[in-house]
Amino acid sequence: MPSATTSTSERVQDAALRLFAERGYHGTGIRQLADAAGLSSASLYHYMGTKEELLVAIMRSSLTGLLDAAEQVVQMDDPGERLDALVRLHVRTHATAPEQTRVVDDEVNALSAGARAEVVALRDRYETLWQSALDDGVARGAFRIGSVAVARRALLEMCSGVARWWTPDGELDLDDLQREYAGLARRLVGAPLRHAESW
Amino acid sequence: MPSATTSTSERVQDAALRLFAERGYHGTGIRQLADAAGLSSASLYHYMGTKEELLVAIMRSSLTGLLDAAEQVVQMDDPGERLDALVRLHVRTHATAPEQTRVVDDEVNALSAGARAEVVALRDRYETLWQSALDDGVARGAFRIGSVAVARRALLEMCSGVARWWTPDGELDLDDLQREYAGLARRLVGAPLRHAESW
Amino acid sequence: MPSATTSTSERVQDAALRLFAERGYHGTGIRQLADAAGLSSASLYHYMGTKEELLVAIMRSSLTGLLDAAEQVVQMDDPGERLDALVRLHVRTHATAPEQTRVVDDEVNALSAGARAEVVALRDRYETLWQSALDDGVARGAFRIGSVAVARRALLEMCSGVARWWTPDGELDLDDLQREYAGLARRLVGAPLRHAESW
Amino acid sequence: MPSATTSTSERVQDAALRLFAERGYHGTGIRQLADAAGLSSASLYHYMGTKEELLVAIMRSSLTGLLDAAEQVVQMDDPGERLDALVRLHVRTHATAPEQTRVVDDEVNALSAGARAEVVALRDRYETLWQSALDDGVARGAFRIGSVAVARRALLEMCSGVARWWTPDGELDLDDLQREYAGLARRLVGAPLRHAESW
DNA sequence: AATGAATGAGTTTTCATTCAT
DNA sequence: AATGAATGAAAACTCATTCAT
Repeated sequence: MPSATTSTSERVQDAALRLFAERGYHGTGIRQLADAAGLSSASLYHYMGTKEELLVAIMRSSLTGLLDAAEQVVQMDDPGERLDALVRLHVRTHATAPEQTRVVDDEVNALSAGARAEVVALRDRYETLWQSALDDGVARGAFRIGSVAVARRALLEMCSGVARWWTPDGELDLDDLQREYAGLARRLVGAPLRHAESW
Repeated sequence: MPSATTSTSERVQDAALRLFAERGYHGTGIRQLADAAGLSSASLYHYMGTKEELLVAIMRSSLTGLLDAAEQVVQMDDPGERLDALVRLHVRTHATAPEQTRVVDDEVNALSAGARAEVVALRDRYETLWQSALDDGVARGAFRIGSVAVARRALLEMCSGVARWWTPDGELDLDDLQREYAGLARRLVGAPLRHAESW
Repeated sequence: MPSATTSTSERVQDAALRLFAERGYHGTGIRQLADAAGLSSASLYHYMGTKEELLVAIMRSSLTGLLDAAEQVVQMDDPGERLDALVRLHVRTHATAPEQTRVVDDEVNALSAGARAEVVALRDRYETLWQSALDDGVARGAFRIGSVAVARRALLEMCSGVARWWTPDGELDLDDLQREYAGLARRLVGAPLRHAESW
Repeated sequence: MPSATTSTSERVQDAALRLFAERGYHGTGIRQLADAAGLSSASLYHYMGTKEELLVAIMRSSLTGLLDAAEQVVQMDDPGERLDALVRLHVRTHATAPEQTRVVDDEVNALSAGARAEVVALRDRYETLWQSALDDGVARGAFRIGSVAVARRALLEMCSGVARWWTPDGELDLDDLQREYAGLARRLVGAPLRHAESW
């Protein structure tokens, strides 16, 4: 009898998350999924639809979580502080949930057309929040940026990278990490550095 | 009879490159490879070892090419110009050979342990060149950087992203693109902007 | 709570009948059966034995119903009227219960040996009634038939076909249909046509 | 090394024919097919597309063969002789190729929509030949029929039945069989019996 | 009476690879 | 150099059935 605090379907989701992140969607078999969840491969199908639906569920929950948080953060009025908050959110999310974010970032084209459309739509909404934040900062003279589209992509790629290397055991703790990237971002957009951070 | 200027094994490599980039290593079958190369799947094995060796070959050639070029560039004495050249090389490579670089970046953990070690070693040598360039710039007072390790990763991720979106038909041509990223990089490391590029 | 006039096990039989007729025994899954009956697949097993027993039950009830009715009809003394009644019964049954008859006709070799023996025995008893009716008609000079065995098979196949096309909404109503086939049967056995039906 | 006179793909077709006729399409597994063809289930796929395509190929070849032959036969001018020839063709085909005809007759709704459309179209063309032959016979006073549509169905069902029981080892040889059914058919359509066949 | 959970064995189909020719 | 033939193992998924609750 499984633990009362972890439902079987959570275990399935967790196993899928871990394996998809580690070996990729196509590199992960149903049998491996079943093993990792402690089930037979037939039993797996009590807790999921298809393998692809499992992937979509992971992506959707990850993206909607990030999107919701970003929509809060974006309410801030000051362009510099707004960007700062976006960067910290993005970095924090990628540092603390690297498996989710890696799956979202790496497996989009494992999806079939219909599912891909949904996921890409979510991702686009998120990126639009960044684009607007940058546009607004430029319009209000807070940022000096050559190409906003390039800067947006550069910022996002740069911040997403933490999912590929950061661990809580390393030299930088989560606060350091966020502070560091916030500083890089301010430089990237040509914003004045904040008081105590002159390096 | 195939063209005299394109050997069959080049056609195989090209097909693999295209397909691995598009659908991933695990998402690409031997028969698709054979179709794309215009061969039967059995004939394919005259021009390659295993599917994995094909992947390794692609990665090795891509990485050694970049590494060789970087080793030239790194000879430059001036830290700012040296970084500038590294960025331009990296961006140019990712823009003009996006399939190679995407395969290298995305498929490393499709490799078995032995092959992975080789590829990771090459990648590490390349990243070490960047690390040294940044360290030297800091030591000589040309750059002001919080964490060099973070900056190195941020720079590389940011520049690699180009392979995911740039096309020659877009708003920025290759020169614009390199200039743009060079500017972003200088800001990131806290180096003075070059003469004509004040934004 | 289900209707008081339709028991759950009747609903199961009905669902099975419909699905077996539509998609065949092997083409129908237990879960489809359960869905159609409004039950879970586990609950299904409160109302049936195995899937095969369900099929046998359908076949048995269909065949015994037909057999009982035929045994009544066969009491008639006049060979022509007897055949007429047999044809009408067979046609009426196949027209009004096409699902039952199609399952009986089509799924016999989905059965395992034991079950098949039982069903085939019932079918043979039914066909023997026809055979006797024809033999008697020939013996008494009412019918003129080359091979009685061939005629029996021809008659039965011809009449059974009704289950594959007749609907109450078509050009012929049930009376027309029975009259039509009765006429064909009389011709087939070389019996004189009845008074008002000369065509 | 297989026989020089029977190709492997013929063996596959033969095995499929036999098994589909015996146990039905859904009742026949790929493994059984492979066993019967003397191949591994993977090797099977060198000689066929999907299991369904195998079924369609069987149906198509059977139906087009019958249709071609019928189109010849239908050229005859005399309605009685024409019907006679159609009946003999149909009976002969069902007697000598009972597996093909049973598969065609019984497995149509195992097909997916697209394939079914093709097969049904062929079958409809064949039945239209019969319908025309009957219509013409009625129009020219050679046949006296209540409902031509009913008679057509009755005739076809009756003749198709031979695929379910006739064997060359029984009481009737192939000539007897054709003669017998031709006689039944003439009676069915109210055509005068031919000279030597008064029964 | 009813069902979620579970599964071993099955389904059709594809996998990467080998080998005789 | 090229390929048809072949396959064991695996892919994702469904099967009919059981059982504890």
